[in-house]
Amino acid sequence: MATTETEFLRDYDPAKFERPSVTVDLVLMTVSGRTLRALTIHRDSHPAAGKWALPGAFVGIDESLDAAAKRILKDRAHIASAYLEQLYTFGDVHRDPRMRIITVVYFALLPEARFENLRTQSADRCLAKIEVDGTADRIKLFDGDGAALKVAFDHADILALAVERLRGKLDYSDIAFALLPTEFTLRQLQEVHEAIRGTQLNKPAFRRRMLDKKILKATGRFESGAAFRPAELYTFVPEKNR
Amino acid sequence: MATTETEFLRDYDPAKFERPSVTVDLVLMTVSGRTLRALTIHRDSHPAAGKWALPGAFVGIDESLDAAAKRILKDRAHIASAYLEQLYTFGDVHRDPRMRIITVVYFALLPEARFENLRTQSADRCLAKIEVDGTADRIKLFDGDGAALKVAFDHADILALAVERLRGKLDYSDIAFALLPTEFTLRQLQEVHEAIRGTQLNKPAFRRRMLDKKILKATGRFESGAAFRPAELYTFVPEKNR
DNA sequence: CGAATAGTGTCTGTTAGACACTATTAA
DNA sequence: TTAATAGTGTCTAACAGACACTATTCG
Repeated sequence: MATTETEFLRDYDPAKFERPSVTVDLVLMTVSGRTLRALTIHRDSHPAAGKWALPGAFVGIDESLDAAAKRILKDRAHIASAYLEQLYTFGDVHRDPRMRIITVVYFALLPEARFENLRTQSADRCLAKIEVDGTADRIKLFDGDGAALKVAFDHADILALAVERLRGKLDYSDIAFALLPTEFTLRQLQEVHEAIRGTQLNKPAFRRRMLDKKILKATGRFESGAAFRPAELYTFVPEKNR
Repeated sequence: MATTETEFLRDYDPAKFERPSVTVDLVLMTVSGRTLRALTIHRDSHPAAGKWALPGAFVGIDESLDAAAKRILKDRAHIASAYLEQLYTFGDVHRDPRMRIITVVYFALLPEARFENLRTQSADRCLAKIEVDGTADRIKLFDGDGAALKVAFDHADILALAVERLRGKLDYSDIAFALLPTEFTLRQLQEVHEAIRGTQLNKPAFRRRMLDKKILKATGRFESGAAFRPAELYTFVPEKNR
């Protein structure tokens, strides 16, 4: 194998070479009604001042990537637990203008109600509405008033990939249930699917498909406060309990 | 936001904190007949001496992750180009006993014939046969003589995840064609699918499904050297040419 | 001609979309 | 009663597995 001396040294003793910094960034997503939302934080200082960024932090030397993601969830979003999954690692050389930063991105899913604890009202953080441009390789963010938000760094690419991943996993995984409370109606489940896919679904076909999977258990209880006929509440049955 | 002083400093000036090393590792896969194979390299020195590991290298400070993957492909496997895709990032604290190393894993797919250039005969590298234990969360490696190979570090987990990813993408992506030469028979295509899935497929149903997708073009040419009736050769038509 | 594989036609069961229908609740 | 949504029954088209069949090539 022909390796140059530089390569040999780098492989032999990497401590002699400058190391990139490593961060974990979090795409914290939820569904409200038929819209997909993600937590973004306003940047007050340069670089990318005035733009909105995903929460993140540097990875500790004695901290696994999963642990770093949990820490960010807790410290930056004040959320004790959520469905967490690694999404992708972004490592372009100039993705951050300050220095070389490689970021391992996780996404976290949780039901809308779990955001109560979070001060989304405070001006510097926002559960931004995600709008997908057609074929899903481009997204736009909007705040509660419908104003477009500028996205910092490569975080728009990250959000687009997160939506793509959700779409891909929707049919064969349990991610939809991570976005719903313990008890939910079939209409709520359908709304989650529609929010992620960005299209409408046929009601009878959707109900049949979900019920045929045998992953739902009817509780016998019904939603309350509905203007009209209340729907039955279901719970999700994880595979291990089937 | 309540952050400790340590956290504040780490976020403010990460240069003051020790950084993990970052490597890129490569799962270089191919299919021969109905078996899935991956390139592994014998470790002569500690740690994990005598075990087999995936090719990898540290990421340069001015090198993107994709570029690092291409460099490893070229320098470590002497292969000019291949289908490359990021798989996952492994970052457990003690995954390497020497020091904290986070590794971004890519997989590379190429047809068996493209391995001609590579000296697989040399004793320190091996196109190991991958055998999947039942539900695909555990794998075993074997050399050409059928002897079991011990796998270094967490590389068995990495290989298992690579197989899982291939299985997940088989039906909706074009990965199978990255494992075949430009012209191939429908039987060869079916063998690739069977190698990845680990199950047999029904021939007429498979042919119909493939031809109905309109992603194959019949060349009018036929394989040669076959013992019996030669099959027609097809080429893959990428989406942009349809 | 015989062996072996290439390639086809057809039956059947499953599933998804479409759509019309009944059921139940609050006002 | 009315408005609005919950939930069901049924028709149809698409598709996959199974299996038997014909076709073609080499020796």
